[in-house]
Amino acid sequence: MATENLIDCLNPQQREALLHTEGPLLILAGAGSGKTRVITHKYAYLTQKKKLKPSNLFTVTFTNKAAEEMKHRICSLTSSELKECWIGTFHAQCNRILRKEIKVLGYKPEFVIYDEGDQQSLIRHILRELNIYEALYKGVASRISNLKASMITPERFISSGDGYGFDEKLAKVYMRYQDELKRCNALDFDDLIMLTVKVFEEFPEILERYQERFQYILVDEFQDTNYAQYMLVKLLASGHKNISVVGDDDQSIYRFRGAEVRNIQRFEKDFPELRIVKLEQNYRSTQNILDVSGSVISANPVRKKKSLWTDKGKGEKVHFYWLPTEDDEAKYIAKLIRDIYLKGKHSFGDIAILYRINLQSRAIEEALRRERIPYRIVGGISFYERKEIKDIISYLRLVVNPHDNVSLRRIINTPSRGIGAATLNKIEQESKRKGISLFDAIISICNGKSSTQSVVDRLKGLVDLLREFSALKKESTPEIITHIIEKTGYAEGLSEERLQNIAELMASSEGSSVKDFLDRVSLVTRLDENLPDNMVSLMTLHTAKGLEFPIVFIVGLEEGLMPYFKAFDSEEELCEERRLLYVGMTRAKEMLFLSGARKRRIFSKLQEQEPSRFLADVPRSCCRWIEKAFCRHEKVEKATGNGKKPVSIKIPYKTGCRVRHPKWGVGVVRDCYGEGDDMKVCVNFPGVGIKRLALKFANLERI
DNA sequence: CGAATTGAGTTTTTT
DNA sequence: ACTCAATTCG
Repeated sequence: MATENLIDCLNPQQREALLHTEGPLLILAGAGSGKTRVITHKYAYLTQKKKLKPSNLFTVTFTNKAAEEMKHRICSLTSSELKECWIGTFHAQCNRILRKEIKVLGYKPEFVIYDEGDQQSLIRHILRELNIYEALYKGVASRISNLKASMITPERFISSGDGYGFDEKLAKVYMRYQDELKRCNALDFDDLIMLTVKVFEEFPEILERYQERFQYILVDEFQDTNYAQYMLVKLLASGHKNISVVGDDDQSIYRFRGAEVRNIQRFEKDFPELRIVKLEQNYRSTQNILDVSGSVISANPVRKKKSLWTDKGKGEKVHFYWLPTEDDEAKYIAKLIRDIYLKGKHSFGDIAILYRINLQSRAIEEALRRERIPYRIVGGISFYERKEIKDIISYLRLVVNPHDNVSLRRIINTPSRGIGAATLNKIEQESKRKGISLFDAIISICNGKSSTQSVVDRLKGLVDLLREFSALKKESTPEIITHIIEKTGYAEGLSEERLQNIAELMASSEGSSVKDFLDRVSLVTRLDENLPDNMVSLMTLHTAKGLEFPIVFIVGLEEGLMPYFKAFDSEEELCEERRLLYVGMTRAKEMLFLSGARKRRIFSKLQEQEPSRFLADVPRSCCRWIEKAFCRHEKVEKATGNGKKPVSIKIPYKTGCRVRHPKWGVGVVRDCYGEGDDMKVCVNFPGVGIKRLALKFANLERI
């Protein structure tokens, strides 16, 4: 695209954001205000007009998917290939840097990346060793993760002990953990960021090189950066100060994993010459949706004021349904979706159902299935978290690095090869005594005299196996996997589904070396799923970030779920829950349906629920407020703020009931939808076919 | 050492 | 309600 066009198709604020190319810039981009457009156009502008090479631009996004999409859009804007570009998540970018630079910290450049599961199992192991209550491992893991996200190294943490002993213990675990990672030549997710910053801080000459290379820094979703990530971009930008960050404090929903909205204030303070541009025109939603979401979010006390507007007009009212039980809620949604579909203006792919926690999807799935509505869960359990996948990956890691203790522990007896707890214990002891890796400890035991022949044989078998795999390093990855599975007998007794997963893993490993494959696998935690085609999308509110749908349902708007009860005693977290709802609401382009249930099963208990407190802030004038009473056949619409008269909605013809039509005779009702005078019935008349009739004129007779 | 039974904890969100 | 893990039994 020619440069003029890059600029012309932007509104004045977007244009300002694009043209400000010297010095720091903060773009406060409200939901749906076209921020991706600004970033991609700016990228194109910088490369075309300012003659920067893609390798001079450092761009970070929140997810891999966002990175891919951004690359794609830039390519089509500039109609050229993007080679040597630096567009990716913080983790992917840091990985790339560390592969080149980590030697200075004493790691080898072939380090592996441990995911959360690996991290937890290592911490668990350390707790057991240090005789600390093992069940704490999750909490400890998340504390350590937070420390790393705040750039607090073990050494620094020790010096700030609370004097009660607990922190001292934590510090001990932290130290051990970090030590053990290094021995295994492994980094966890947080290390990727923390260690990159460490390299930059301790080796200014390296930092300088990168500062020179990256002449412009672009950061997306800035409100969700943690302190370490902030430090990273700050360091990179501190020379030329050419940095644009895009964010929306109202959409900050990752505090629980260390994101700090404060980074926006930090940014203002650290770069005093900062220019701020607000993008307030919304290109996504109707005015009603903006009014409702806007009034919900404005109840948050601390936020940058924004007033989003649109020229799309009022649109449909936002609906709220209050139903007796979660099953009723699910059924009602399924029914509504059917109605919408039958009206013919929308396909299933236009619809998303959002919820707070994964477990809520169950009831909805059931109802959708019953109504034969195709759906797909987006972002459920990660592909790479499945047991069989993690096992294979552990084998692959050992191919690259046999001293990877976490991976070795994982597969030492999988599939079972007669190495049980007793033997493992012995190996651990040996490794500790000699200060060597588990792998070397096994070899040492084999050479020693202290064990029975049968134990030694089994251990030798494992060592030979691993050595054999290691020798295959140069083969193609699928071949190596095949070999592993054959030689270990891993596939024996595995369910069809699991085998299928392994086959999928092999297919996706086609064409990359083991190292590259492991890299990709650990950073792209889920196969970049495209949104399902012509299916209703089900996902959590978090997952919905960055997406948009013509029609959005948000379910379970009840106290305890939304806001989630764990947030009850923290003002900050309640604000975050509110933002989460806001993010969900602003995904909707045309229609937004909210709902809740009076009774819900949670952890096998039937609970009385109250409507979410957030609903109190919804202006009734934008809404249709419907409470379905206990009696099944009676729905009462409460008076709305602007004095609408209560309307009772009846469904006179249930699906499956028989009716007589003056012309077509007897038929079976397939569906019944719409309300008031617009009520439509869908009837199948044998020998005539399916007819859609306006109830008002059809003269149907119930029989 | 492995299988089976019991028991506990679990369910917020993710790179 | 359900899954995962530890413990116990064979």
